[in-house]
Amino acid sequence: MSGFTGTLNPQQRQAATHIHGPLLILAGAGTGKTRVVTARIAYMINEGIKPENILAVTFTNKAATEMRERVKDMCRGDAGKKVGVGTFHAFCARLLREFAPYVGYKQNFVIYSQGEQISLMKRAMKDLLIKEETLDPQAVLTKISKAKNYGESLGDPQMDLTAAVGEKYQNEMRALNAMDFDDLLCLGVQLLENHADVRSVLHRRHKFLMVDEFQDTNSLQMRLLRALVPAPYNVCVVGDDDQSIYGWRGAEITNITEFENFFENPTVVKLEENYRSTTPILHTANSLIVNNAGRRPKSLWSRNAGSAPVRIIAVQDDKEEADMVSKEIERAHFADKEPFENFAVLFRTNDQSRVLEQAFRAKKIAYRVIGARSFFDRREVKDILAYLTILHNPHDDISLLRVLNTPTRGIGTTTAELARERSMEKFHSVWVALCDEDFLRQIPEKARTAIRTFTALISKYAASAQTQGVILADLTEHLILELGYREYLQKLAKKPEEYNSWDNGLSEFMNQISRYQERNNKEGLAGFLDEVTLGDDREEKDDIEKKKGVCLITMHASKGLEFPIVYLPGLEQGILPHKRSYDEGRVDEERRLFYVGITRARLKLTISFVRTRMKWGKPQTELPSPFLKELDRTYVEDIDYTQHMKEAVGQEETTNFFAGLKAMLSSDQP
DNA sequence: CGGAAGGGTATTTTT
DNA sequence: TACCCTTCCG
Repeated sequence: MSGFTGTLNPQQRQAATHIHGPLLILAGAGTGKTRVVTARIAYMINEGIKPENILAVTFTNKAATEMRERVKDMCRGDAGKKVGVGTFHAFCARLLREFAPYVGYKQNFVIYSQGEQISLMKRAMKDLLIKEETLDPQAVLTKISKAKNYGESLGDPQMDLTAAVGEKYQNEMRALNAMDFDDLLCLGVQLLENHADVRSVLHRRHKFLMVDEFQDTNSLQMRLLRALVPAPYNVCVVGDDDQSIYGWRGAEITNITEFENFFENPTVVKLEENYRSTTPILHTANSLIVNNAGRRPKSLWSRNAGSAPVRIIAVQDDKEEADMVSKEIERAHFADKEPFENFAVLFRTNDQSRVLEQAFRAKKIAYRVIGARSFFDRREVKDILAYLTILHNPHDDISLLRVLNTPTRGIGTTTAELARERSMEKFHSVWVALCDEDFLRQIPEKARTAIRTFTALISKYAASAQTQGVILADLTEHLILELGYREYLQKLAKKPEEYNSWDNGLSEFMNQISRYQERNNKEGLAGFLDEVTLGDDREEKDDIEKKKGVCLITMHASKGLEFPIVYLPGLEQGILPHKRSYDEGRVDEERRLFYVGITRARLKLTISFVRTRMKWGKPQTELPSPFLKELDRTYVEDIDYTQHMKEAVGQEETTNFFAGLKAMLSSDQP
């Protein structure tokens, strides 16, 4: 038995050494899932399987990054690097870059993230003379996404407004040579299901497949998997139905509960020994999750009896809650030398982090906010990214219109509107209109000159972006200089520090490009853009680990992570379970989310709820989450913080009094 | 055409 | 509260 499987328990070892035929690993929270998966890969390589023939797919970037790191560490030499690891979306993006023409796209397609989708949707609605008050663009996008993920139709465009907009949106996307996240999966499935030749190429390439976080896969991803894995189905999936928290994105829990319907006669291995948490934490988690109907019964157990009870703390308002958390962390850090990175605060909605951040800043507690992909939402980054996108595909109207007058160069809305109209009449992109002499003749001279300068600039940089061995960071820096983009920002900034933050954003962006190109200069600009929009920033994980400090993270994003000391603030009705989950019949999923939160904690867990919470600047009365009643109290301590503080203060005053008395007495006695 | 100012509206979670 | 979008004025 080789080293990497020697330390596994019998179930883990069975899972790690079963290579041929379908395998389902039911891995409860903290049962060493990642260890098993990486050990399995190492074992396979050791058995003589070529690492490049192994493909591991996950649902989130975090899981992909984690796996990539662990596999790299576990395998000898650079064998680990050759294992294919990525999210379903990233995998499809790569696949489609290779075979785009098969599904009617050009190879230089762009991937639209949410912001761009909304822009396009708004535009499509405007063109159809639909007012935003009539139809919410985001709601339409959600419906389209559902339809794509469930493989349903939107209905008759003649009859249904949403269907009509949806059709328009989809046509526009094709015309722009753009795909959204769902298209990546849809077209990936289409490509594989309809083209035997592509399929056989892939079957030869990926002989062994693994899917992590299988409980989060949807029906499209399942179809993809089925097309990707021929008999005798060398596929291994790992998951836990109790941790399925992406139902709102179409995740099909039946993929895991009815696995045998998709791949016959699978070997099923259950991992039930928890290596992460203490008994109080596990017991409390178990008492919550049993309230869900239709789950696969599981009994997680731990050898670690632990000492600290689970605390449920009632506080007055969100400010006091943040105070409580930050004070405790401060004390534990300075008194008990507990490093900041041992703490995590997990919340339901991103905006809960604001109060916490303020409290941490005030107390000079180092913290890191994870998951909020704010960086690429920053204006300066979005602008430059739009420029780079245009260099890659000038027919991407959305990006083009974004930069057309940024920095301001005398091409105002009127001119832009004319170009758009022209492009619609002629059924081509705005870029073509801008290059069309016939069109330019109709434009006032000033704007015409401005357009000519713009198109010349873009063409020039597009050409150099295509040249072999181009340094993308240098190219971008030149572009920024020639645009006078920094000067533009300077003028735009209301305060000097605003400009500084933008300038920092630009520098950080340059770093990202450089780092990308250091590890990958094969795929050039297209590869960089893909990584950025798919959030597949491989350096990110390193950054997170290097960065010290308390971890602030959503419960969703916390899946797969663990921390010695965990806080779960905001356990209130309407937050967890979220208000909308009631309407959508997703309360079970909210319970699983809470379960995921609880099981992140290794040693200490503190849950809290407030009586009033600020919402949109107004205080709102809150009720404790009904989930709190479900928790078994054997290992739970209920605390009223306000009461608790009064007592603590009283105690402190007494001690101070005696200390002062003592001091007085001692100073009196020489 | 460009900038400023004010009103209105929104917050689930991720790829 | 915070940002986005519209509107209004130079």
